[in-house]
Amino acid sequence: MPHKHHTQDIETRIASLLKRSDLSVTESRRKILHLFLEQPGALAHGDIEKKAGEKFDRVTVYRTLQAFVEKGIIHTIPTADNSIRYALCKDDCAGGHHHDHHIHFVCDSCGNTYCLDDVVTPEIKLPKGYTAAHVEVVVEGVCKNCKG
Amino acid sequence: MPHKHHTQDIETRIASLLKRSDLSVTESRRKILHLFLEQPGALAHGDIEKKAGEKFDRVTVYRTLQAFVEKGIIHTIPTADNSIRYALCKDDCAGGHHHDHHIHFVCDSCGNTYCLDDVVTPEIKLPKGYTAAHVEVVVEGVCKNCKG
DNA sequence: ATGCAAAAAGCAACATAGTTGCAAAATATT
DNA sequence: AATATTTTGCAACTATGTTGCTTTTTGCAT
Ligand SMILES: [Mn+2]
Ligand SMILES: [Mn+2]
Ligand SMILES: [Zn+2]
Ligand SMILES: [Zn+2]
Repeated sequence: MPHKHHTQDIETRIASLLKRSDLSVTESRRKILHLFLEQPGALAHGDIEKKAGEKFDRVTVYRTLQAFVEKGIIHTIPTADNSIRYALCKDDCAGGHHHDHHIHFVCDSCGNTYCLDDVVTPEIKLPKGYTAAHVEVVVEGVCKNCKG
Repeated sequence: MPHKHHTQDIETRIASLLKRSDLSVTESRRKILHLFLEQPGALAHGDIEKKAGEKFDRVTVYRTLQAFVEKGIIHTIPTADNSIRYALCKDDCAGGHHHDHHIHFVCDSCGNTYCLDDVVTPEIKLPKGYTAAHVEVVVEGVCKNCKG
């Protein structure tokens, strides 16, 4: 029964990820983490609430996402339409500090948001007197899946 | 009375900016435009509501900002904390189409957001299959006024 | 200046988003 | 299995944003 075995693997992965982050393994955390792992893009709070919210309270979704951000499991993505989106961090974000130096891409066609992990944020030459601590780049256009 | 004369200049400027944008010159529009002109940074909706809102209805502030964005008088700035900020556009934005290709800077110290009009958004080399229509860059750090 | 048509403001009611305190339930630890 | 600790769900609340409609203001022609 290979499918069940695969599912088991994901659940194991989820449990160890939570334990590594000092979070107890609860049903809502497993469910929400599952949502992130089973698809490539980012998720808006609304998406998560729809997919998981029939089972869980709204407040639980808020608190779960908040905990995941604090623990470096997911990071937020600023978008022009001002709806926060969340995506999984790379493993080295664990420990409370984020080091996501990749850019983000929002597709006009399908609406998905992707982390382009291989595209490093460019150096920005600022005017005299300004010091940069962090650079956020969001590119909007048409994604790989929607071109044609 | 030089001060009054200066004020008169600003009011004239405001009125002509509104007329050029096919907007009738109303008290709330003048007031809100004044807020933008009398300070260098960007304003969050909340700021505007606090400063102008004692006099005007909340809904009027929403509709005024919306009209200004549509007419190319102000543009929105996406920020990490997901509170929309607005800043004045350059003159060539009028006509409904925005061409703001500058980056934005959010100061960790004073909290202000600035348009760095002279810093052009960098070229981003995307993976195969992705097409960029627009690039948004927000730099966070310490601003000119707060360094030291 | 006055009157009129069009636009905008104000109001009320509503919808959505996010927060907080607390009791009940689930989880981790012994 | 018993207990201490976390997390959940619920309720109530605040904040943010939207819509329809009436009154007021504005722009314009007389
Ligand atoms: Mn990312
Ligand atoms: Mn700007
Ligand atoms: Zn797409
Ligand atoms: Zn500053």
